[in-house]
Amino acid sequence: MYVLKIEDYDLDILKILQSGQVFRYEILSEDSFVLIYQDHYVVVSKIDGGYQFECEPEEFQSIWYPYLGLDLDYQAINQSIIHADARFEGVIKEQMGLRILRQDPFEMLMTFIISQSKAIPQIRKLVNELSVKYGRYLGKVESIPIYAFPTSQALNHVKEEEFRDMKFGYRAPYLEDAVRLVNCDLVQLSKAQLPMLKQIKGVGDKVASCVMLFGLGDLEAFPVDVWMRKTMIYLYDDLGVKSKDIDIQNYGKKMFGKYAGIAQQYIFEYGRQIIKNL
DNA sequence: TCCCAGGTAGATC
DNA sequence: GATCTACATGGG
Repeated sequence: MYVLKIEDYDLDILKILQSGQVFRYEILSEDSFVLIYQDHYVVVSKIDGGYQFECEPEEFQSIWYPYLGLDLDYQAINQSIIHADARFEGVIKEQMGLRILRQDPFEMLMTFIISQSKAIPQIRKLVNELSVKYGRYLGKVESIPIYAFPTSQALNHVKEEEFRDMKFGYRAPYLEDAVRLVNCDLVQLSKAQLPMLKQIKGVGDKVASCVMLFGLGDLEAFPVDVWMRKTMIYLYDDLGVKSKDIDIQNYGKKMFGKYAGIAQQYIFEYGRQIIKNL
C-alpha cells in the first residue's frame, strides 16, 4: 500500500482517464480506478488529501510514478504555457491535475493507428478486444478481468485477415505492417522519431506525434487532429480555415516550445468544451 | 438514409 | 505541390 499526498503534486486521475490520451483503464467508481501499464495494474482510490495505491512502495516508484509523469514540474510548465498565451490561465485552472501519461510506445502505436476516423468509445472497445484476445491475463478486480495490451511478439503472426475479422476495417493491413516493422527492428520504438514512425503504413504526422507524446514522453510533440485544428484556428487569427495541418503543428510548436505537447492537451480539452457551442 | 468519427495513402490535375 | 477520394464500421 502506498499513499500519495496530493498536496505535493497536481494530479487528477479521473481527468486524465477521460482526456482521450489513454484507452486502457477501468473506472470502478467516482474515486476508484484501475491503471494498467504493460504487465502491471493497480487499484487507485482517492482518499482525503491524496490517492491510495494498492501496491508496494517499490512498485509505485518504479512503475506508477513515471507512468503518471510525477517527475515533471507542472507548476513551472503551466507558467511557461501561460507566459506564451495568457488566455490559458482559465483553462489550466479548470484542468488542474491533468497530466500527460508515459504509456507503452508499442501500445500507443497500435492504439493511434486504430484511432483514425473513430470515436473515442469505439477505440476503447477495439483496443480492449485486442487485449482480451492476444494480451496476457493479469488478474481480476471486482469481477472485471484485467488484460495487458499484447506485446509485439504476441501479434507477430497475426494476419491482416484476423484483424479484419475483429472489425478493424481498413486499418487491418496497417496493424500488420506496424507489428512487422517493430519486430524486425526497422522501427526501433525506444528511440523513434517522427520520420522513422511514418515509414509504417497508416502512420502519418498525427499518429506519429501521438506516439512521440504519449508513448515516448516527447513533450514537444504537437498532434493536430480535427479538434485541434478547429480550436487552433478559433484561437489564433494567424491561422485560417485553409491552413494545412503541418502549419498548425509548426505554429503550436513554435508558440509553446518545449512544452507544446502539454499545451496541446489543454487546447484539446478546451476545444472539446467550446467547439460544440460555436 | 445520411453523415461523421483524435487520418492516411494513392490517384489526379 | 495542392486537392479529392476510398477506406470499414458503428452510432447519432
